[in-house]
Amino acid sequence: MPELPEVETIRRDLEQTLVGRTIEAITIHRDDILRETEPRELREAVAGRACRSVRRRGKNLILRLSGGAALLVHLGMSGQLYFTDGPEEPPDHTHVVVELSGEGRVVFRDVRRFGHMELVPSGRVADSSTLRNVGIDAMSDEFSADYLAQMLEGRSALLKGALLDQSRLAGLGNIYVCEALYRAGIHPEARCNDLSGGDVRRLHAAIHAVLAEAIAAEGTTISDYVTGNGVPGSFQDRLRVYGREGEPCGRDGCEHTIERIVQSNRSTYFCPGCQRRCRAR
DNA sequence: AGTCAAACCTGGGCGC
DNA sequence: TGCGCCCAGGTTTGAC
Repeated sequence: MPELPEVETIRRDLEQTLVGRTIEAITIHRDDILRETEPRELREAVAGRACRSVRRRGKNLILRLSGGAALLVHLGMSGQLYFTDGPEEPPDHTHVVVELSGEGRVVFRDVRRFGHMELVPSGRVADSSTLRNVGIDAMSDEFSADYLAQMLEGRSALLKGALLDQSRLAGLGNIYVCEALYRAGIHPEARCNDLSGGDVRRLHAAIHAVLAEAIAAEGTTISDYVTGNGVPGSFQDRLRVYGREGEPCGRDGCEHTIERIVQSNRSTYFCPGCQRRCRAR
């Protein structure tokens, strides 16, 4: 599920509900979602600590706590992390509950269990297991058109695969890669070294635009994703190709229909009229 | 070194 | 109703 816009939405919500609050206790229902962290170690490290900040890098959340610890969270495909102050019991597949002093709690729930949490000393966030292979964030100033050009230069790999490689560019997943390629008019079977300088600049602008719009819409809810307040996002209503196989391309003057192909075992959606292969191959 | 398919885990939806 | 198959937003592993 959650790509950069979804994780950023959760970050913003939790920044409002969690920063400055004190953690009373943490309940771990399933400890195999902890990465390089012992349950007891986690319980002892967070109890009585305040949450100082909620940051994000790529699809990862970084919760800094008083006392020099940081809690890293990755939501995998189906993970949820949300604040609630209702009386309800935690739903099925809830793996961790962070109880706040006063009232309220933060629930970590993940049906498919591809997500994980890791506790690290705050000085070792960058070289933690969770973050050490995470590259430039796609919404950071470091992600320039020049960076993208350099990232793609001279490579024969599928462009789509390169854009999904979190160690080079962090934050894009299958949905937003499909959407960005559509907006840039680039065929999903293009290879990295097929792109001209102009293609790279259009692609860079398209990536930035689609991520910004999706953040403004609080992310895309297709099945599991909810915001940091436990409600769905709305960008699913604005997707132009993802999940729209067989529907007409919405661009004025285009008579084509959205197609689905499979690349590296993942679905790719595109408009065969609007998206070009860039260079003869 | 670079590239890419398969595996990890679970649930939902579909056809039979 | 039930079974089997296919599908899913991510990341890692290992084979070529």
